[in-house]
Amino acid sequence: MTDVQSSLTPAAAPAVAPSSTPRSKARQQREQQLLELAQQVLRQDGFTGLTMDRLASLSDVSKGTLYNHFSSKEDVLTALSVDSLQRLLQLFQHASTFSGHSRERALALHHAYHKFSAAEPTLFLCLLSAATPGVMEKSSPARLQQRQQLEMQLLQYCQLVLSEALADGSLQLPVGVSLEQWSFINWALAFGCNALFVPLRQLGLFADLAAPQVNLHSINLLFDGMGWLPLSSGWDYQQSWQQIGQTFGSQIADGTDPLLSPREQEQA
Amino acid sequence: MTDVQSSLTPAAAPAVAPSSTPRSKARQQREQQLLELAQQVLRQDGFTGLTMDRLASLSDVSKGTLYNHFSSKEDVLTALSVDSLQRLLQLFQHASTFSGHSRERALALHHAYHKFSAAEPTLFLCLLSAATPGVMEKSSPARLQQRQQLEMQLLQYCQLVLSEALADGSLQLPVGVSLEQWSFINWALAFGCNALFVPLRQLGLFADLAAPQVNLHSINLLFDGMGWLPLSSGWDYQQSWQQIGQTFGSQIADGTDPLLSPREQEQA
DNA sequence: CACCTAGAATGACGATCCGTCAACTTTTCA
DNA sequence: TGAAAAGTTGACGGATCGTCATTCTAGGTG
Repeated sequence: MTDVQSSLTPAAAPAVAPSSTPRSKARQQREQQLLELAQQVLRQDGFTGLTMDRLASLSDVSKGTLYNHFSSKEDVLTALSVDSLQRLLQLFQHASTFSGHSRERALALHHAYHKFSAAEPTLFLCLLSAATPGVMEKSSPARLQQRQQLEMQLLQYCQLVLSEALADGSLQLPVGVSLEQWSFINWALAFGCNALFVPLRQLGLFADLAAPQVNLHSINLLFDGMGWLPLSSGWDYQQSWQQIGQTFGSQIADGTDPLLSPREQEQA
Repeated sequence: MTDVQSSLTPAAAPAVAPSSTPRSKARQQREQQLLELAQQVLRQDGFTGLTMDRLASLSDVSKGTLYNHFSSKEDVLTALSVDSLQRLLQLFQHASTFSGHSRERALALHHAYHKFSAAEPTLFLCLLSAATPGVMEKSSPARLQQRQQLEMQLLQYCQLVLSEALADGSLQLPVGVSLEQWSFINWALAFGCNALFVPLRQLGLFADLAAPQVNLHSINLLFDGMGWLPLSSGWDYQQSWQQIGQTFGSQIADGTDPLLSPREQEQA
């Protein structure tokens, strides 16, 4: 879509090179602790319960130091979304190595995205909130830039798998369509599905099994529409989905989110 | 998905029956004026610039009266999203009468959704923000319920067109797939595409032409994947899209949103 | 016409929360 | 060691929220 690095091999390095000075290493470590605490508050008391005073008092630093890390309360949310994107990036990195044909690898990316949204609803809601104008307007430019950069890196993984499919002949690009368009559409579908599901899941609606099913169906429709071989009529993607889950499942479930039933975590 | 009314004919009536007593009529009228004013503030000063004090001082009522209409500042946002959904409902109602085959009618729904998001980016962002936990937590239950009800009515229009397609034989439902699933997926794709586009548009990115193109492409992929006849390989949906725009175009552009260039409005 | 009452409107007020900053403590380095 | 640099603190000013005692008004009653 917008300018994308010509290289199709996404950089695995984190968005911000972690400075090696002990000073800034400790700083980053504490920032991580603060973000974890913020997450905990969000889970327990909702987004309304997150207050800078409260965050400071619960942590071992003062409010002043808090503002030394985050420019505003909204900046905390954006920082959490950056964190989520970094974790997603790692998941994508692994998913893109799934041994199967290219369409399965693309499925693995969707799987990773979906499982993350299911296992970490709070973080996913941060991702959603961070895309909201009220939050963006008050976040620091540096953090916003970080977010954008990470999103681009994630998109590049989509493009990577797509270009592999083009290379191995299982997919063909019609005239007038660009790689970026298709990867954007993939992103949009995944975002739409999960963004609509997560709030419903918060309300306790939708049996745990419905979401993955619909997700898989939607991806099959899209890929079939792209003519991505093998079509879903000639391949059991349900099985691929499960296999992907077994291969990468252990990377996500961390049991920190009380909104998840133990059973749900187990089958992740 | 969740329980949906068995009737597939969406009710055209507004979510809340407008009481006919002159008292409450005036009340509703003023509420509409307040919402319009709030919209104006959002456009001019962003979501951060919307303050209850400010809204009260700009209007001809006091803060107390303001809180007589809206339970909180966030409730105003949800009210704006309800407003948007009502307008979308009208657009869907018209779009579902488009004279063409069923797939074109479905395209007309997507067209309406997309054009609304393009013509009213601010309202669309309200729709996005209202789905955010920070806003939902502080909105009045009544208003939230209104929103949910409208969303269901919109979904029913999707299901209506889908069921028409099933009836005329241009579409077939695979075993194990429900109508609700497919309409949900349609909704998710449309939401995802537009939700990702609007913020970018706000930043001035993406030429005006890119968004509709990608939107149309994504819908074609999805419908082709569903096997909805006629396939995009055998029908010029680009032309259908334009024709739909000519038929319904005048219903949306109202010229209130300064983020739109005059040219963009003209071609809407 | 004077009076009364229910309900609506007002804006001053207390409370909450945000973000800052001058004073203070710790670390670094010459 | 000592001074400069960097980091930390919590009290404070300001902004905004949401409430509520008071005031106002429309409509009915004797």
